[in-house]
Amino acid sequence: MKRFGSSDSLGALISICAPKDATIVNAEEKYAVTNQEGYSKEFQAMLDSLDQEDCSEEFTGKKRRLGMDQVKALEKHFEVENKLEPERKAKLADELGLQPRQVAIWFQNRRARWKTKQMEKDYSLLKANYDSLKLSYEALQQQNEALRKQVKQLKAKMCREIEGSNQSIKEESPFSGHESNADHTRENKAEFHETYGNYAKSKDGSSDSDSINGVTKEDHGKPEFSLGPKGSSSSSNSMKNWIQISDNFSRAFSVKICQPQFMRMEDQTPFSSDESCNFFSVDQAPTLHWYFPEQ
DNA sequence: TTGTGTTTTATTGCCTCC
DNA sequence: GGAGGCAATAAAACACAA
Repeated sequence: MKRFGSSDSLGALISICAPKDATIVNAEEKYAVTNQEGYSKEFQAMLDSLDQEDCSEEFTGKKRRLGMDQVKALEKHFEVENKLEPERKAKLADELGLQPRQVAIWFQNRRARWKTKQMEKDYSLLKANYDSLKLSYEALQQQNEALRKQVKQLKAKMCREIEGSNQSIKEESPFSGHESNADHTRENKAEFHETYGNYAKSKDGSSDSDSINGVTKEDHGKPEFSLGPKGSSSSSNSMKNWIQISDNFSRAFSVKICQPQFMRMEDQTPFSSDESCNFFSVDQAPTLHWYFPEQ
């Protein structure tokens, strides 16, 4: 257990024991006044009696506040170094007429106050940062909302365009009407393979007759996407274009399109509603719950 | 003058370091 | 094991409104 030392200085005793004066705020000022004008009879008597007593006796009087000059000096030293090595403590105590223990306690309490202040500062700083981040977050959220609306509009537009394109392919397809007899179809298929198979071969350098411009066997399962007659240039051009469009689209967005003409934008687009939402969405505002336990 | 809230000084108990 | 630091707290001093 830590206890007071027994070497009270006279200055400390004077400041402790000086009589209370309503017009003088602290003991230091009292000490200064009495030094200038001489001690009152009562106070002088008390000093005399203290002199007569054994001054090494441990002081157990009431608390007293330090004088203004003492506090100023302590503050000055605290600014230089907020910790106190023994020599400095003794020197300071001697200079200020305090017990080394009092100096140590003052530094200890001062450190505690400094820490509290520091925490308040840090808190304000963090709060300012938090507020600023929150504002940015809200602005981004608004931007996100606007972009999502824009994406939705673009998706609808693309859907309409693709549906229109599909419609024109259907109308132009020779197999969509009465001409779909088996022989004719076989013949046309052979012609198509001859034409587009060679095209694919010349393009890729491979002999995969099922691969046409990147569209694989599994890609042409539907009759609507089946093969047009040789010579029906408008039909085959449309199909080529469509294949090209689909291929470009799938490459651009890394989406495998198995049934291009029936692809639902909602399911296949890289901006599927879920993905696009998740990309931009943030489930909740950033919180500093660890810093703001009350929130 | 008094009640009350705040600040300052001091104590206590625990912990770490040498 | 002693010295010193820190957190929590007590208690005195102080400020101030009613």
